[in-house]
Amino acid sequence: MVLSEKPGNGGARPGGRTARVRTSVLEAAGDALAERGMDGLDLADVARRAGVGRTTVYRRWGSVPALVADLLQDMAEQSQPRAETGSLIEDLTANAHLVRETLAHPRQGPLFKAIIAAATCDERTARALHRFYEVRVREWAPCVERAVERDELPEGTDAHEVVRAVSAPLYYRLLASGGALDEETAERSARAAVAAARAGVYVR
Amino acid sequence: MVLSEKPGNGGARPGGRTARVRTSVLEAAGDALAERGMDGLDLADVARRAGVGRTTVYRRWGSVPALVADLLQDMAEQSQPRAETGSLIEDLTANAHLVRETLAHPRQGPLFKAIIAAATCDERTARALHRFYEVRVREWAPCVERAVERDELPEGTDAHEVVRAVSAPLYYRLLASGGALDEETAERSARAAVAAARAGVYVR
DNA sequence: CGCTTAATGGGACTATAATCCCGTTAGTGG
DNA sequence: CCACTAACGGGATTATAGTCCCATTAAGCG
Repeated sequence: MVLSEKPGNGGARPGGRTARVRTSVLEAAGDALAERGMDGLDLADVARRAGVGRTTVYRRWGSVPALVADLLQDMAEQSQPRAETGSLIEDLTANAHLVRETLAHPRQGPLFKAIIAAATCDERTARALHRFYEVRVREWAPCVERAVERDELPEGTDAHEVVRAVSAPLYYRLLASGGALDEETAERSARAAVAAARAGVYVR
Repeated sequence: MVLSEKPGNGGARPGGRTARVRTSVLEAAGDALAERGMDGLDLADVARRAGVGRTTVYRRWGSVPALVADLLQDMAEQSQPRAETGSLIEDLTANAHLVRETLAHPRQGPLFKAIIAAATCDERTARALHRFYEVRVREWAPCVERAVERDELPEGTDAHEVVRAVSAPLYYRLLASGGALDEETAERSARAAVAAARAGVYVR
């Protein structure tokens, strides 16, 4: 995790400017991805938005997927708030609304689309994406585990799979079938996940 | 209508060669997309594979998303077999297995990924994709409608939404969270859809 | 506060994708 | 079977993405 050791072996310089460049480039990349999508992304344009030389972007990231992978790692690090109301359906509904708001957001939605598109083109980006969702799922799994402890759900229920089941219908709409990402859809996906979990579908 | 004016739309020649070119180009495009993904797609390469001049591909389709949109229309036309066993869970499990086999297929899986990536970049391609799934969903909806008639599911159940619920977890794995697209996953998504539908989640 | 050098930035340079031009091929209708 | 022309194919041309070179800037350190 540590970027560099003591300046005895390599002499890396992660401080000041380098970090500032990374921040502004990732932000500019997010903006550009949200606006133009992943195929319309020009690294020279990203550099211009970030107020940085083209050469720098090409040297440090080299390709669109590599840049997206770094962006994802950055996004995974900023953690999201999690609900914990004591009721499974309320917790999962809160999660569904959070996901829905993100995907329906004028900047975040297109950004996620672009990132997922980039992940289909590049294995490293795909792995970064999978890690991102693993982090998010892990944050919400305790809601389900508590419900198992309260005997709301059968013993042995796969908490991660239940959390994923809440997101799946929303992403399916966003990427495949189309249709509105409204609040009713969010609530329905939460209720569906709970109904299936109660029926023991996610028992390992 | 005046017959002697323009034959067809304006002297168009949809016969023989033109149709042959379209077929071979779409097939080559499918191959190339499955192999290299949507960003690695070079129209010149597609032309070479199809045994067709580059100029032809650029003239008739012009861009990658336009080509993908045409490919999708072609795919939507070739209808898939549908199960009808008389049992909802068996029908939806058959559907889930069909979807799973497609997405896990060494050619079809990457092809679908690439198509969905292309749809995130281009509005027309996205609409073609939505139509594609609408056609597929419409084919399977009767299974659910029968189940409603048999009182297996509550009155007013949205058949289309139930069918979509079967696919959603599989696509979510393919595109977002990662993980194996195995038969257990397919069966679980079918059972989850049935459990949620029985609970009245998809009642309009 | 200077010294060393990692990291940056601008511009020239190269590679590849997309377009244009024009002669050739082959559906279509008579 | 022939004439007409839509549609095609190859090569030249142009546009754009990506790389390289080298002078300049500033982080890390004594």
